[in-house]
Amino acid sequence: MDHFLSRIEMFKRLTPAQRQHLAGLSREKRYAKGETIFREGEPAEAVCVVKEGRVHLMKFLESGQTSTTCVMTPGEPFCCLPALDRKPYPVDAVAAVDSVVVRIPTSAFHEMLQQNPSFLEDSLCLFCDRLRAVEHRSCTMHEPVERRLAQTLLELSKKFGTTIPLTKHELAEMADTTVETTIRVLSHLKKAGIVKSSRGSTTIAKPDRLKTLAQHRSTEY
Amino acid sequence: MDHFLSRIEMFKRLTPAQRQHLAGLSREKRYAKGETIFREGEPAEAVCVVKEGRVHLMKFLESGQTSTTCVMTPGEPFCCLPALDRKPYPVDAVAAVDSVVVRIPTSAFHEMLQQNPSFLEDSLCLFCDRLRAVEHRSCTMHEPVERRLAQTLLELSKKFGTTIPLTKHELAEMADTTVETTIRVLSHLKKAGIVKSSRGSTTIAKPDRLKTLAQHRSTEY
DNA sequence: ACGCCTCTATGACCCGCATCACAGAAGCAC
DNA sequence: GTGCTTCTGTGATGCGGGTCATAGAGGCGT
Repeated sequence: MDHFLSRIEMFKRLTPAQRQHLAGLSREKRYAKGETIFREGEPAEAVCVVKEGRVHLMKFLESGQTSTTCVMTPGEPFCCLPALDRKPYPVDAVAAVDSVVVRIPTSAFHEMLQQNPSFLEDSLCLFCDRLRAVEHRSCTMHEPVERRLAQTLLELSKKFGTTIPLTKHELAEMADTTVETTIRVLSHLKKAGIVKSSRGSTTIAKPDRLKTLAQHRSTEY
Repeated sequence: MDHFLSRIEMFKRLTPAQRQHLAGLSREKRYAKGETIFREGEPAEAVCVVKEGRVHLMKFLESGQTSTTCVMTPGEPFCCLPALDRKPYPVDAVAAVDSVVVRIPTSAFHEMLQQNPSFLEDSLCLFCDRLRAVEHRSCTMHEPVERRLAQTLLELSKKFGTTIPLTKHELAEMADTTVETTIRVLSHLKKAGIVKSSRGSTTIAKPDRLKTLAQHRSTEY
């Protein structure tokens, strides 16, 4: 029985029986583009895994601006944090395109953490990585937009490869800036031959140049 | 034998024998004001606990600006993260004033996590809290300075009470802004009677007003 | 006492980027 | 096809806050 979960990195260390158990308790659900999967502050009923589509984790600030903290692609679990500390969801999750999500009850996930130490250990390392990433992100927030955008693109290219299938608006929300500025910076980079841009996607042409931009401030293009 | 560690929240769930064990392996070290305890990227030899003084965790960015992510006061352990995933320190730690730090070897701490499940559970929750806090911080980074400063002050007041013994420069590094701007905003707040300010410290006079500022944008003072 | 240094404070300037306004282009519904 | 919507693109304007310059004030060492 080759269930979807068995192909997911995070669940590799579970025994087949344990995976089977989780699979039995989990439910698939389909979400239309723009639909909210859960909201920040809601009690966390389920740990979710993207099966198809794309899910964005976002924060909505009182000031009205919204910030996308993470883009989840097929195979990636999200919001395991509440499964550890039993607190509410820390972000909103929204289907960025039509998506299918596997929902594992938090309680079942939590049991599994307690039963299987190596699963716990793996999960911990994932969380640690996430903490490090967020900490880094919070510090780069005040760097100039160009650099933030470069970092965002490089980050996304780890998931999508050189062609990143996000609109300029979505990129803007990830880099915490506006659509206009994003477009302006990208057209700059396009003129310099560093990226190519088309409707709904951006491709990185010269990763090295982009990496340079992500670190140092360069005056010349 | 009432060792220092027994009075620390994080180690409450250890057995006296286990605390004794850790205490036996740990070493106290004194750091002068401004002295670096460890640097980002160094292998994490020790989990540290502040015994006296004040330790700042900071990030030094390529752009030259430095950001203080956390202020640790006596009784608080810091940088337990590397003890979980065995990766290098994620930040610099600097003694903000003359300080005494208890250093517990990472390996001993790690052993303890594996031996004592309830200790592990507690640590995890602390760690989850931190992740939530950092995630929140990373999102508020783009709010106007006034709000960031208000949040910073409120955050610090949880540790220090109404009087916060930090210089304007230190506040600035926490709110990710400059000394000048910090002083200007604070003098604003001072005129409005919300805070009082003196050399090396700032006291919150009207916490409620400050909380309002931390959330909404107010035009009138 | 004196010099030195850190901290606080205030004004002038300026630039990055958000905001607003507008418009063409591509896709989709019907 | 026509209309509607989303996405992309560009210019004008304005403001927040960083940067620079300058200076008084309080501490500390000697």
